[in-house]
Amino acid sequence: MNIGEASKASGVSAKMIRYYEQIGLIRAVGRTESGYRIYSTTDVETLRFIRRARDLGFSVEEMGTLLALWQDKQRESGDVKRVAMQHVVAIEKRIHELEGMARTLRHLAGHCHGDDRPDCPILDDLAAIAAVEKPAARRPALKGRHRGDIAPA
Amino acid sequence: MNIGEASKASGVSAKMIRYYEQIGLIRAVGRTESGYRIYSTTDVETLRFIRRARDLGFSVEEMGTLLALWQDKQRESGDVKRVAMQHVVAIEKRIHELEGMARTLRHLAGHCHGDDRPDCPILDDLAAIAAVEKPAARRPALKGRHRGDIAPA
DNA sequence: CCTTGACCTTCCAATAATGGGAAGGTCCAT
DNA sequence: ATGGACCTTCCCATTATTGGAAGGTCAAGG
Repeated sequence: MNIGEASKASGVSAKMIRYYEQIGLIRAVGRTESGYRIYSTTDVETLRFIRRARDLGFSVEEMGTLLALWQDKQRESGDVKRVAMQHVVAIEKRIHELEGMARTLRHLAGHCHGDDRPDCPILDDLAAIAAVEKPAARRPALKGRHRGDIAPA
Repeated sequence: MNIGEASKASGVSAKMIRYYEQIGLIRAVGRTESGYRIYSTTDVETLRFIRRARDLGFSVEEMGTLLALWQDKQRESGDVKRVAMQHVVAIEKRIHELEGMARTLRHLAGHCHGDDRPDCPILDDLAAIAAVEKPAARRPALKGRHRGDIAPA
């Protein structure tokens, strides 16, 4: 089947399939005489694996590791579990950070009239001459373009 | 004071201060004859405001909105509260997504021996021929380069 | 006065994962 | 043969941030 069909069957866009091939996450598949990529059901299974891992927030790099382990019938399940748990820890760290932000904002908003008066504790807090703290790691905003977020350092 | 001092006083890197100026988040400050940027304490307060907002996960765009509201003494606190709460909702949505991922992974890991045996439910799940679901919005991984994450569409 | 090191300036590149689109070739059904 | 739906490659944009190169400036010490 061609890339469009493989895309539909796997849930990974054709753009991303080409990208994954380009960066070496998946092997370069065969081509027709006219240059069209040809995918086998095995290839589609791999893509589906990627799709699922991506939905669980694994980065491309982690997916590479998982794919290698998946294809290595001799791997030790401990290796897989380790990768998974590292990811869980990263996710949970991220959750805690976000919870802190949400908590603070909800607290501030709770003290804001939220009406036509200009007085606003939220802005007052943002403007507060507070001590500069730990820089903390920053990640992109959720402008919607990506999917899983969270990856190990 | 020059950009290095303003950076230390605000907790925003010199690189980012220049960037924020470039994209118009902050006004272009004055320069010395030799071209060095000069910052006033007011400028530093603005930078600190930005720093704080950034730590609460606001995107540059949202920071622009908040800054405008902050500097508009006539603003209605309701406008500020709205921006803040929209952000909270986005954060909480993200938290739920991450919790779902963590829950699934913890569950799978719980069924994985995690020893030297090759048998692994985690990989089995990833490879499962599951129905392709909702594509869901994807965001970058937390490779550490950024800070707040979460912004409205 | 000159050197040196710490700063400053601008410009360009890379990051992660994805979408958008252009220019051009292909395939298949009318 | 024509058209529309696909395919191909290539380049660009996105977000927030850091890194580095090349070159100018400043202040302190000699």
